[in-house]
Amino acid sequence: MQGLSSRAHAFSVEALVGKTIKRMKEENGKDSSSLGDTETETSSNRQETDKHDYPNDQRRKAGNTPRRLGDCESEPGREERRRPGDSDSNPGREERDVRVELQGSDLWTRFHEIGTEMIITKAGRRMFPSLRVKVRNLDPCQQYYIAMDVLPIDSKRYRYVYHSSQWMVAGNTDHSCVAPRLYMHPDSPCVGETWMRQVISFDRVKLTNNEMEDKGHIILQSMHKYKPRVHVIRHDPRLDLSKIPSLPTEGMASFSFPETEFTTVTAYQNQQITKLKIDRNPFAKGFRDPGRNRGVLDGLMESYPWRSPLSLEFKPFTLQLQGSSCGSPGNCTSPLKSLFPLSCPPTSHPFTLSSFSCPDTSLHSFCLPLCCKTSPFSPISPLPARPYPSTRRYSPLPPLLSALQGKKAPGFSALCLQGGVPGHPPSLQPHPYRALPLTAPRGDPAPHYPHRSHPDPAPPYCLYRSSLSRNAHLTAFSCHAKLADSTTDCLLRQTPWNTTINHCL
Amino acid sequence: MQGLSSRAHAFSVEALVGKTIKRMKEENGKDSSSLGDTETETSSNRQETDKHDYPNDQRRKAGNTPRRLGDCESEPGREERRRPGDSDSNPGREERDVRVELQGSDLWTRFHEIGTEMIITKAGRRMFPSLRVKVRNLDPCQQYYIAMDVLPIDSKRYRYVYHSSQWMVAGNTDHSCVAPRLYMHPDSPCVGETWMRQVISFDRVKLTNNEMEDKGHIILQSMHKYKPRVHVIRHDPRLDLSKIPSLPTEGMASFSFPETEFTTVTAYQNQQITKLKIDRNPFAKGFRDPGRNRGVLDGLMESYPWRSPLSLEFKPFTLQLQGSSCGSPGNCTSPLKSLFPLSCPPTSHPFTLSSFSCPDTSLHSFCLPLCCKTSPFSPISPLPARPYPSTRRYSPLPPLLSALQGKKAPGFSALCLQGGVPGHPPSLQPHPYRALPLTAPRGDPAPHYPHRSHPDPAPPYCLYRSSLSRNAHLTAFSCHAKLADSTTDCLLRQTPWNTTINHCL
DNA sequence: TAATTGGCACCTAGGTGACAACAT
DNA sequence: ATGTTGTCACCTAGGTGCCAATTA
Repeated sequence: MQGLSSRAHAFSVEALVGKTIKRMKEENGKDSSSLGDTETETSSNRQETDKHDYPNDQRRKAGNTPRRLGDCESEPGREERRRPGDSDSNPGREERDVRVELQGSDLWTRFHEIGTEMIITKAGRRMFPSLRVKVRNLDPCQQYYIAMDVLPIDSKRYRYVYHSSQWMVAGNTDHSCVAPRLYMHPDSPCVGETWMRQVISFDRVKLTNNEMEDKGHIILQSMHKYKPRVHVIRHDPRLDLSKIPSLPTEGMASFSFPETEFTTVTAYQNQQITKLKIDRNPFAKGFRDPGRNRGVLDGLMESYPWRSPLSLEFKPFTLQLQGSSCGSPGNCTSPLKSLFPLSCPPTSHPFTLSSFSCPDTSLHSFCLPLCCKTSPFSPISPLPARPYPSTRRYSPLPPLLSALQGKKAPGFSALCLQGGVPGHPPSLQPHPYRALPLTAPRGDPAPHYPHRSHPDPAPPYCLYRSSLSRNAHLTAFSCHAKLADSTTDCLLRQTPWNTTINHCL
Repeated sequence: MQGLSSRAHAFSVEALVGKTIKRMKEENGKDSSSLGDTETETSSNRQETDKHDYPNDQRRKAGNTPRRLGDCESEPGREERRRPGDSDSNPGREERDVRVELQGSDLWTRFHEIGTEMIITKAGRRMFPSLRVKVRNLDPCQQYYIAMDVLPIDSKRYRYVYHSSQWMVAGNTDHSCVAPRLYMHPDSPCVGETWMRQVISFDRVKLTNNEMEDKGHIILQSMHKYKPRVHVIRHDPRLDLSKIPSLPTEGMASFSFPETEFTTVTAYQNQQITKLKIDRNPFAKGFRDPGRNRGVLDGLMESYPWRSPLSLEFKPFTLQLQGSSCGSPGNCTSPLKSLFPLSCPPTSHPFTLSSFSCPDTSLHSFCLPLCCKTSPFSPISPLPARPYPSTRRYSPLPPLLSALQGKKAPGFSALCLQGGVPGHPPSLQPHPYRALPLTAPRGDPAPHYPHRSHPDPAPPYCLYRSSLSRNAHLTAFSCHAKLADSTTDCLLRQTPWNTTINHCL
């Protein structure tokens, strides 16, 4: 019955054909950098067995039964059903030779030290970091499923206390009746050799708080603590992959890692977590400090002898900007950085040309922006005069503003608000209808309260530095006004190459 | 040895758990609309057999051997090795019950009538249409691989004759030594029931002409005729999916479809093919006629009582635009459409306000664009005066222009070029350094030679209608100048809400 | 001359945190 | 007062045909 081993068979087929097909699964995010890391040394001193631990009468088809985990280098063991509560990397007797090693442990640890939070949403949210492991000591030619699930740490509900930056127990969980779900790695089933050759990434798994979710996402409760768990399951060829039960019963080994514990949230609680996520998750790159990306454009701008394109009389802008307005101290020699702080005093005639002042005199040979300003036109729906509203509540918008609400005015580098609520001091939110460049408050901020020496009775204004738009191919900065209304003049400065526009609504 | 059937076992596991996991494979492009189309009626009158057609001594493990294709409703047949040349949907005796039906046959036929071409590239190019099939009469609980490959129609090399719009034999193929590759469907292996329940799409397969390609793409020779082929292969659990040979040998049925024949090209030859591809492939949407998408924004614009924001003296733009400039005839009442043709005469003073004329008088109450124009500044690197160059060759660019070449100036709705090569008539490419909005030449073109009644000695100009940018959230049109140089004034009109900017380089 | 290549704008598709609105 | 949700700008990732440049 034994004759040629199945492994020898596999090799004979390979030899016969002399060519293998690499399965195309770019979507699995396999770490191709580990391809050279072949670990097939356990293929010697294997021993086979007809014993198996499948339940009831299925043994009759055992001629091709998958061998037990650990068969390679251990005596056959009795059936053992592993259950929640398994200790980290400590499988039972039968599976003790299988090793699962967490990848990216450093990053996990950095999060763990702060207190890892994972967002859960109705539609499902990926984990970051994602669970990535390497598996060792599998039978190279045995087929395995590899899967993960997420176990609750306890039955407590938690609450984040901002004051102490800590998670506190806030009561017991109101048990949900949703059975825990198993997320099968999309490569499953696959032979041990292939599993061991690569980093196994569960980056596609999604967490949700929607108990009715029907796309296989892992269902969790918010404000609870959990720990993900990896399962290595021998492949029973009689079971379709799509029919694997949510909790396998036998022939499996499970592993978890203390540093992967996390608390579920619907919005981040600890800002250090937010910061670390933004810093490390490529998809959150748009929220990173824009200052760090200016070097490229700086270089481009400085590499060319810019001249003034205008034969115009400039009315120097007399606002004196604070030192901080030039970006990081000592970098004021960068023309680009100096260009950011740009404001424009209101005037009564249709067009006003303004420039800006900056201690860097080289600026004048660089680029003289042209500002066109129109006089405010009669508002379509005058804004009510009222005190500056809370940061959470806003009044309904006039019709035009409603139509424009949330729309994007792309392609501009800086937004200068003139106007606002009378009597309200300049601030990050000078206007009841938010008109913030969305990226402004993040890192390397523009001057929030620039020093004003201008004698004009100018209304409050606010100027923000915008972020570099990385997909603008270095031709333009982008700045986004979530809303501008008919009583507010918006001066938008477009692209680093001396273009300005007048934007009035 | 037989006892409970494997199918019964599968169901018992399902019953035990009462819950199945839907395998998450969004990337396979499964047609979920066919989920309700369950076809398991062949699960009755099954008969089992121990016979199998695996070669040599592997029979010793046959207790769980996959059953032969067609076992369900036919007598066991002898081993039969199917080979290239199988006729369409006409499998041999053993597999005659398996049916494979082409999906999207209508689209394939439309291409076939013209003469389907498939682009092949070094990096690999997807097919469009992609091969999509439904499979019938599989054993619901038997595991199968489903794969495809591409067979040459003949040993001829072809050449497209534009004159007659036909493909002609251009000689015999210089045989390449690359073994044909099999593309395994990423769901493989999977039980028959699951395969039959869905449309099986090979949309991820890629065609390449790179014989050294190592990512499993199908390698073909350009200017040859091919026909794709689908294989249904019984799963041998002892073989890893990743080790399936490039040409399976036994236990398989193959199918192909005459309308899926195609000719490989590196660039489309027949423009009707290009047009049909653009029209049907969602990824080519950017090349479709921009006119058809204007309706939404039209509605938004018309829903609001726009007024002139400017208390300025307007100098009406005296260019009379041709009828075609208003988009499709009879639609001139749409303010938005009328806004597209916008040009601006050059002037010698720094600022000029211009509007545009249009037979639609309602326009005046809608939006009066403001155009600011600066006088040209002294060019940093003067362009050589020379005749209009060929459409294929361009001179090296001055440093600044080189730095800007190919960069994008986002967020603008229309591009008006003023300037150009003296003596060169207006055309689609009025300037030696291309300054075309990329989308302009495609369908519903702007007037290339608008009727000019303006008396000014204006240099040649060119105006293009830009396409609606669908990801601009209806706030702006985008127009892209591949290059503008210091001797060319570009007038850019931004967003439908009466904003214009002056862009000079 | 004809075929191929590489870069690009423009899409599809979908993963981020921010934020206001909503729900409890 | 606090937790949740929906929308958005901004990303990543990658599939299109176009086009000029290159190659054969």
